[in-house]
Amino acid sequence: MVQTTQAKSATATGTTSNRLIEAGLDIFGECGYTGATTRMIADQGGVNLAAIPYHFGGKEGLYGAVIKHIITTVRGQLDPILAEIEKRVAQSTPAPEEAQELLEKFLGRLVDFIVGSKEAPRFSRIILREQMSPSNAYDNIYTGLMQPILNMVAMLLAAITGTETEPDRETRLRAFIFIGQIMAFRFARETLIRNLGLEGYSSGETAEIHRIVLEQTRAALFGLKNLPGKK
Amino acid sequence: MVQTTQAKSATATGTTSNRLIEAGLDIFGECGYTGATTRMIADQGGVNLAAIPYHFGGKEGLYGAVIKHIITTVRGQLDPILAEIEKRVAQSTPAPEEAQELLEKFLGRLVDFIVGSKEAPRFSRIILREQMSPSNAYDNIYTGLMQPILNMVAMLLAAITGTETEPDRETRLRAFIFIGQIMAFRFARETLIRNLGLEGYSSGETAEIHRIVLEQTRAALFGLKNLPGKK
DNA sequence: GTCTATAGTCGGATAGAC
DNA sequence: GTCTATCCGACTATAGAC
Repeated sequence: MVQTTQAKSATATGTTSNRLIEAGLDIFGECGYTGATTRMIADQGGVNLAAIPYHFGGKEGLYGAVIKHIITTVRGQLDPILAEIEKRVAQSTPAPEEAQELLEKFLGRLVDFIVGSKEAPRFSRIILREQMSPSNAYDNIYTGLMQPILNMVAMLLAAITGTETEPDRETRLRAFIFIGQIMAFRFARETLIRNLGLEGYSSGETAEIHRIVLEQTRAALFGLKNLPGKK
Repeated sequence: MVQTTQAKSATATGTTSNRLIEAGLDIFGECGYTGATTRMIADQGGVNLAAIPYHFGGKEGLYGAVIKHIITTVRGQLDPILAEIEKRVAQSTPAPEEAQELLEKFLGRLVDFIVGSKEAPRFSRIILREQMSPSNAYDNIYTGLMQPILNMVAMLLAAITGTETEPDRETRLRAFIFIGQIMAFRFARETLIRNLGLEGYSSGETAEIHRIVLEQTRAALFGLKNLPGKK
């Protein structure tokens, strides 16, 4: 047993670079940037330790590549619906009813991806760490993911309440709340599954969460329009 | 300059133990458990490195003490209102209107603490890290903080919708959403302040967030009661 | 109880054979 | 491009003077 390279781990396939990125996704997410060691990552990916400096210039370069991979993948999921809505809005400002339909469709997709997709757990751990202590990589996450999502929701909210075309500050805050309540299912997953006695999010649970989030969204929009006076 | 001990940092006062806990709060939160070094913590607290093994048995013991400090402090803030509501409910099941008042009061306090208090940023970074990769300390956080809060909100929601005394699974999910949208202001603070172009949460912003969260809550409850049919 | 000095361990990066 | 062996620095913890 002179050979220290492990049998390639189950998920490790493809080029050395790809294997390192996949492994980095897991290990950086689980342990954080400093907690992760290059040895762990190399082992998990079934590649040699020296491949990290060779391919990415070092641990930091690998981390940057992992972030880029996250952004590219998520955008691949979201771009179709973002483009669809943008195209619709470019034609003419949608009436409140139609804007609400678009919003519900968008939020529904977001729930399915954030709660139900198999990549989301791995991605979100890293994103959340960046929220708490932003590194240089945070800029890319914000402009590549957060900003487009928030702006889309704010724009639709403005169309629904019908007062503005450019969302004002209060509308942006409300957009943040709508997105935040969905992200909570990721960032506080541990708390929720304990509280409900689950093992994790099965497809049944994803569907249930999807339904309840949309119900709650619809209820909030209904209340915002019909509640008597603002206090 | 043989003396390596720094002048005590601004916030470092009191006993050596307390100084270490305060410093640990900052450094563990900023860097994570592995990212934090005992040297950083000792420097920040203005105490000698060897004081950590001496007082807490080591880095891990200090971390446990920091978690305990968080739980104790937060409970000190929440216990009065929790006790008040529990006392009221013990008398008789409150009518939906009164239950809603109690819920709004509770959520308002939660917003003020989570968004507006000066301790919350330091506490929440550590709690969020525990959400993502729970250590042994997570049990204490869940049973000491999360569970009482979620159960209280779920119980009040059940009283508001009036169907059950014991909250069912759907009610618990809704409770999670209400709490999650508040916690989002902490865990995604970086995203929000960039999106709004803020520097941080001033007292003016806290008041605005307080108002909008309660409006949104009221709207959602109103919609849940008055929306025609569930889809 | 608090300090200095140091032991022992481990992580990231590199050199150089293949 | 990939491997082994190794260097160097940084970390936690301890020993022992005061």
